[in-house]
Amino acid sequence: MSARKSRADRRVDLIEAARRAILRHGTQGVHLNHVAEEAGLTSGAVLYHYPDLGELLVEAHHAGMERFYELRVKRIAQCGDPVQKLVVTVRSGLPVGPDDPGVRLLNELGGAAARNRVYAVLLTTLYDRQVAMYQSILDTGAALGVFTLIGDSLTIARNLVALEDAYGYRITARHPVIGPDEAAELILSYARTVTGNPLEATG
Amino acid sequence: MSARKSRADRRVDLIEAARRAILRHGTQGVHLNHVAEEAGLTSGAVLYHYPDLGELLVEAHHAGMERFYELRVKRIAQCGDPVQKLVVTVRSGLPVGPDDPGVRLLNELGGAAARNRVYAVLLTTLYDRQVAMYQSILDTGAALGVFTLIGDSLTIARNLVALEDAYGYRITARHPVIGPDEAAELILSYARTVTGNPLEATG
DNA sequence: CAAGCATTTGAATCATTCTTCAAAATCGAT
DNA sequence: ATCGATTTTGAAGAATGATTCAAATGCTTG
Repeated sequence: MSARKSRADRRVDLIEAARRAILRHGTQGVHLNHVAEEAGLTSGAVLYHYPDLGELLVEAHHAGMERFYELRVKRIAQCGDPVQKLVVTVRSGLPVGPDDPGVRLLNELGGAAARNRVYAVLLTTLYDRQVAMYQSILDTGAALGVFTLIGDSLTIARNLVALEDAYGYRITARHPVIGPDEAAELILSYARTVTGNPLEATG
Repeated sequence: MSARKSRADRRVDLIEAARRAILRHGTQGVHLNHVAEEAGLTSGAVLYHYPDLGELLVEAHHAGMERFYELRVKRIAQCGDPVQKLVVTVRSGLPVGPDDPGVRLLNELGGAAARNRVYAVLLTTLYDRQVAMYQSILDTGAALGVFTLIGDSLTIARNLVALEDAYGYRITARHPVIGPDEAAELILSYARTVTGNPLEATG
């Protein structure tokens, strides 16, 4: 069967397996066997590492969020000017398609957060970090004179992240006309208005 | 125990009970007994009216959506000028608090829509209808000269609904600083910018 | 008010999932 | 190579939920 692994390795495997199982069955609908199956193990083995399935699911969501956020940070870091940063950041917050695993995992939590305090905190924290991310780009651009902000950067940043979130849901729900490109354009239309910058691709 | 009821009455009861059960346990997590308990019946009785729990859940979500939408339409109808209409509409799209049942029910579907075609269609349709609602208000205001739209009304309407959706999630997840008032102000800040109207409360 | 129909119960059955645990397998260290 | 500890299996038992259905209940109509 499956090879033996060290404690740490196996836990990483299981978090990954749980992530896939959640995408298949939903956070509420996942069962121990789903996770075991995804990991290529038996339910007993999963329980050996995570006696409480709930904790594993939380870790899976947590890991998924961190991955999502870190990916965005990395992509921004590769950009030079604030204009490019802003455009790239908008894109990196949207799913690449209806099946994008990163965004789909986040969307799973929308409902659960209203019932589960832990999930609520995770989601809220992610939102706030993304807002700070945008705010930093906006403030830098304003300081350099490339952006002329209409309103304060906090308000704009909050709205930008909100738009991303919402269009993420629309895209994963397969809206017939709003795909990644259209969503990006909708968000950028807002960004253009409030930054006074045409936000053309540079380079 | 519970009095006997006619077929039609009981189905309404069950849809209502299912709605409550969904709020308690999530769309994935609801079980037949949860619904039966909410309805004050046994699982057998529920099954008599709805042999397939899945169908009952769909009807519950559908009914909840219609109620939510119709309430908004009614509130708009009571407003006179487009400015008041816009302000009232923004408010009516947001939860009144973290426990607002209408919005919480909608939020439940976010994750499920990625896996379930029926839920995806329901959500997408609701989104489009809300967009049309806003678009009508914006176009009327523009025609009357009270709004000077920056960009086309479809783009603005899509973004307004998107913002509502996203802040609905934040509020139900109990964001520590973004409550109904703050969310309304964030959305209105966008609306002010793109309509060129201060959107002060009239009357 | 009795007959007939629709509704509901309650209990039995079946299926699924969770949990436990002894035995087996695997690995690392000596 | 062998020992000892860790990991995994597989099977058994407990718990929960879905499903079925005969019997009971309560309307409604004639």
